[in-house]
Amino acid sequence: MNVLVLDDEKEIADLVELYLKNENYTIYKCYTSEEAIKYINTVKLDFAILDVMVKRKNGFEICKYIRDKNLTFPIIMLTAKIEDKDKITGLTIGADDYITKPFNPLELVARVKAAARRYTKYNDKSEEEKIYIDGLEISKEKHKCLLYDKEIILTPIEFDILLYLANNRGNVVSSEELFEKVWKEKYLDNNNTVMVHIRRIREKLKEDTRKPKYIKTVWGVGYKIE
Amino acid sequence: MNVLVLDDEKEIADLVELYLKNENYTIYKCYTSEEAIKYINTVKLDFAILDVMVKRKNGFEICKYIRDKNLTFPIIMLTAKIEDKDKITGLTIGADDYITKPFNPLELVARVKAAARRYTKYNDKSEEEKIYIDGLEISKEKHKCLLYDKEIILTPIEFDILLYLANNRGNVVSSEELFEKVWKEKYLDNNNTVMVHIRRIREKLKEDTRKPKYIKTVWGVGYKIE
DNA sequence: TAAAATCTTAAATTTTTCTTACATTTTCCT
DNA sequence: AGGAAAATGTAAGAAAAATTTAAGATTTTA
Repeated sequence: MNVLVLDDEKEIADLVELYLKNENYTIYKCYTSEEAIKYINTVKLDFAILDVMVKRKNGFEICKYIRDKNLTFPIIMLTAKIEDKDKITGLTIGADDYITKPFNPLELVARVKAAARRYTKYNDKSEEEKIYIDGLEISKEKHKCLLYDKEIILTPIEFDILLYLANNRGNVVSSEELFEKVWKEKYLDNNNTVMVHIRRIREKLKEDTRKPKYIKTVWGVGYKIE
Repeated sequence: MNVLVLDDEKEIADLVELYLKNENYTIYKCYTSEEAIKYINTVKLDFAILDVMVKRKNGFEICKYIRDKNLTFPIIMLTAKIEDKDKITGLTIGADDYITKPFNPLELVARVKAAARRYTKYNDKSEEEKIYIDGLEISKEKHKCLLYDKEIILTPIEFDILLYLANNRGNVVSSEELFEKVWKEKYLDNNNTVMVHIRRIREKLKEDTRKPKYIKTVWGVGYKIE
């Protein structure tokens, strides 16, 4: 696990490093926020421990910087202040936990572990969810689609369309909605792009043209899977 | 992990318990050798920390008792004595490590972990297990790869990529994920580094360019080994 | 049956991946 | 330390696959 440690008090940073190395973590230790930013942009971090009071950019700013980059790993803030106001601020801008100095290093280790556990638990993809529709099986994780246990090779867009329809089983989805969800763009002129893709999916699913089993067209509205 | 802790000095036993509980271990704490023997016979232990100086049966005897029962989990001995003679005796009759009092609890924790690691590493077959994929055999332990019993020389990065794909057999792995797992760095601009390595691995595995047997490309998503 | 909506098809376009050659870095060996 | 060999990275054009476009055919609905 790659852990960023930022504290301009050398002793504190070294202490944290010592204890976390003992847990077999890889530590990226820095005494300035500039170094921290460098690591944030070059290393695939899994955790950050940030001191609130650092020269120039403080810990809160670094925390915000991390979150603004859409990085979601846990962050623990360290501070000498005991004021509750800071605590609230720290947490609201995206930190996961907050420890006041002086702290028991073991407590820090325990909190790091706890936060890491929560995070991996939440992000664990091991429980892959599959969607079953009659003879059709869609596995988002494996990006796979089986028709009566035989793999159907779908292109990325085809897969996304089928997945969206399957996720909204029973509901009619308009071409416009499909387009905006799959392409993540605004649906402007009504081209028949979606329709062509639907056509290909049906073909690959060996649908009866006249009476499709999976993707049904709802006239004047859109498509749906029952 | 179930840890037996035996010390007739209540404070020491409690201290050890406290620190080890923090590591998420289950502690079977006892102040007498009789209790210890009871646990040895009823609980599936993974580790023991024994004080040498205990009334009636001492730690050495308990250690011998454990080994005589053909139990192989690690044992750490604690003692107030500083004599080397004891150290030797303790180790020869089957203890794995030896700590003199007073000790730093963190050092104890570190030694427990180290001993546990050595033990599981030695006993855990899964770590040195090989991965077999059709005619391909990957040995993580030996960092070797055999194709129909003929060694294929892979560079470190090539090996890591192949291993990661093999470990995630059946799942599609994106170039980005591969890069971050193998290089342990952030994937920034989409260079084709991963692709070139995949190309070289395929070449060494004598893959049919048009229809690879092992590493398949999933268009728009990534690579996978079935 | 006529208009509207959807389907089908094939060709044009775009995107993604592959290949190759070469540049750079690291490692190994005197 | 210095040079050779191996490993790794980069870049550009080729190839393959996916996607879009467009135009005519078909189906549905009123």
